[in-house]
Amino acid sequence: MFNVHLIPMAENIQHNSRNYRNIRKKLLPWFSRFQRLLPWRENRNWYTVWVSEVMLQQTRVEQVIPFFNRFMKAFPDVWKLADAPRQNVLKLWQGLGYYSRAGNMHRAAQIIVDTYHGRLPETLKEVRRLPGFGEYTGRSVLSLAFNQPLAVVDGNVKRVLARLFADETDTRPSASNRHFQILADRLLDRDHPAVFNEAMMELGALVCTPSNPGCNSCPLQLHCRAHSHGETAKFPVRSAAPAKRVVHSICAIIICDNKLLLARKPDKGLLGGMWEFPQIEITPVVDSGNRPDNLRIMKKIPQAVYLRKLQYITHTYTHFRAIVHPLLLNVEKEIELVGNGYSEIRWTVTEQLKKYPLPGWMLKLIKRESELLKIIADGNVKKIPVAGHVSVAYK
DNA sequence: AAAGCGGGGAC
DNA sequence: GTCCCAGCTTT
Repeated sequence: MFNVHLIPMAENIQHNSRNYRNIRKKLLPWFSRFQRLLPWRENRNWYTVWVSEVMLQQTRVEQVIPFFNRFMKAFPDVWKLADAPRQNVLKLWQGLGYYSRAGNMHRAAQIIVDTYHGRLPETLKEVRRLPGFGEYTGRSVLSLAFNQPLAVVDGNVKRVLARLFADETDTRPSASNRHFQILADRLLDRDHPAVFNEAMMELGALVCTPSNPGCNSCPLQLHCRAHSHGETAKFPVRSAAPAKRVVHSICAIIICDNKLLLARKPDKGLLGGMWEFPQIEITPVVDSGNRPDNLRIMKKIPQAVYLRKLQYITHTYTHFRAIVHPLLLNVEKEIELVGNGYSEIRWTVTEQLKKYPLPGWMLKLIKRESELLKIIADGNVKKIPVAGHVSVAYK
């Protein structure tokens, strides 16, 4: 006769099945009303789910949308993706970052076509063997595409769970995923796993945001331990990120007639498979004028005539900050540039630059120096104003 | 367990 | 400027 349980008090917000049921009962209607209209939510199948989930790794929804649409138009099914040249896949990924995702997807597509006749294997154990299918992606594709009862744990889910249960586990280490996976497994709505997983992530993206969470419009407000304690700002607990290093490098823009030298980075490692003007790292910078460092690159390309240096480019990566100092060089004949750590060298006219997959700092540089590139394209290298000189006597 | 791996938007 | 995002792979 006393319906005290209809109003969950802080003390009643526990890990128990009644509370879980109440949470699911609030969460799913909220999702059906407030979910966003997203391209990968139309005509859903495992391929569209897969492409979107991979693109969404460490990447916001708004940033992914145009990339997803272009990608699906170019590679509408797994056979088209498997048959495409790697460079085409990388080009579609240009600007999205974490380029190994594109290579892994491409390899996985070929395995799916060659070994599984173009069908995705439908067990977690099997999909986890495919390149790029980690614990999250394996679970999300099987859950969202086939409605399998597999709970997912991403950044959103960890944040929602940490606040919901005032859980003090440090969410930064990847090892914390194991802890939150157990909580998510228990909370999962096994009757509606796909909707539940999407609802948890959507709640984290739209309401239970990292800063200034919208608790007043949250369907789980009455069930949230952090909110009931007035401590939403304290959750999730997250240790500080390590400091970023600063790395200086020189890149050589080598001109031969109306062509430029482009180099392809090895498939593994930073910006794997992408093309750039060849670089050498010069950290630590020797002096403020960079003169000895300019000499270092001139020694590597003794055939080159030094024209001038351009304004540096700064670019921030996940774990370091890069400062690239471009040098403009001129050669009479197309040189080889051997033993440089690159997988391939190609001389290209400036109009063809846009055909190559280029990293962000290259796009910045090309945009800033568009006038210069135009002069080169017209074959007017001699009209480029020369500033400074590095003597070959220093070789 | 820890480190390497992009880019952009919110604050 | 700092933080963090629908994480995976390698060591």
